[in-house]
Order: sequence, then structure tokens, then C-alpha cells
Amino acid sequence: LKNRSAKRNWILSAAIPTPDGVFRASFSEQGLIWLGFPSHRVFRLVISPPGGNLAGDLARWVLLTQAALQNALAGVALDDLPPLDLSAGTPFQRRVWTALCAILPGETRTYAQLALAVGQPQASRAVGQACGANPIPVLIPCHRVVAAHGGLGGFSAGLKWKQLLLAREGIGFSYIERGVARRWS
DNA sequence: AAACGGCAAAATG
DNA sequence: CATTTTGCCGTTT
Repeated sequence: LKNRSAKRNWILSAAIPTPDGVFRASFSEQGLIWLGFPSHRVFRLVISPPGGNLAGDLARWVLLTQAALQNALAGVALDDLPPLDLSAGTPFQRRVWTALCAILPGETRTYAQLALAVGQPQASRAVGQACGANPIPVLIPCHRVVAAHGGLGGFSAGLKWKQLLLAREGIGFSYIERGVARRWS
């Protein structure tokens, strides 16, 4: 999420170790507000001290996030998630993100199908934009949205992540040649 | 008001 | 087949 309004509400940024690297999870008072792929950037851990009884919630949310992330990276369906704070999104974006959560592991939709699902059949391109703005990738499975002609489509964090995540769910794409990956299973 | 995308279908070679 | 053109729509600047 490029917008800084989401960051303003952060109270904790936590490291989430996984077999695929250390992800970063940021939490607001409402729950998980942002999830980032492993990178070399340096992060400060505590943004501001949690007040009230929030500390207990945060500790639980971090563990829930870690468990969910490991399941997702293994291509397994998610049982329970921490509360998700999607308040930074526009109404349209939130409709898209909600619709994404209905796509199960091993399934895919095209951007056009998702546009239809949110009641804007012509907005396939805007859907792609909303997918790119997904603040909680992997857990909100924007990687399961692919191009209508059989290609991978795009992915903000880089297509190799999209390819990997889909592969873990049994969906194979060939290496990316000339920008168009071919689906082989 | 204009430009910009994780798009898609049609047209073109 | 591959590449280009045209239409679309929410968001950003």
C-alpha cells in the first residue's frame, strides 16, 4: 500500500520467520494491516508501545500470522487468521480483496472473472490495480488471479513469487519467457 | 484533467 | 503464432 495513511496506524512491525525467508507483518489496533515479502531492508521493530490489554492481542496475532503464513506457503488452506485491518482501502478495493479470500488454494480466477464477481464486469483492469494494492499478499491470495489468455499476469512483489506460490498449490507455470508464462498444468 | 496500471478482446501481420 | 490497437475503469497526481 503506497498510501501512508495505513502506516500512521501501525503500532507494531514484527518479523515473521518462514522457510522462505523473513516476512514483515505490521499491526494496527484493529489487526494485521500489512504484510511484506522478505527483503534486505532494515526495519524498526516497535513503532509505538501498545496500550491497555492490546499487548496480549498482538502477541496472539503475531503467532496466528506466522502459522497462517506457513500454511499459505505450503499451499494449504488457511484455518484461522488474525483480524485483518483493511480500513485503508477504498470501497472498491475492499470488495476485490474480500472476493479474493473466496478463492481456495489450487484455484485460479482471471481478472475479468473477479471483476464480474464484484459487480463491475468491465473493470478487469481496475481489478488488477486493486490486486496490486493488496496490503496483505499471500494471506489474501491475489496470486491466484491470472490473465485471461493463460498467462501469469502481474505481481507487485515479482513474478517469481507468484509462480512459487501457485506451484505450492499444484498450479504449474513455465519459466517466464518474453513476459508471457505458459501454464503447463 | 490527465496519466497510469498485475487487463482483455479485436484487429493486424 | 506474435504484436499492435482500442476500449475500460478505479486510483493517483
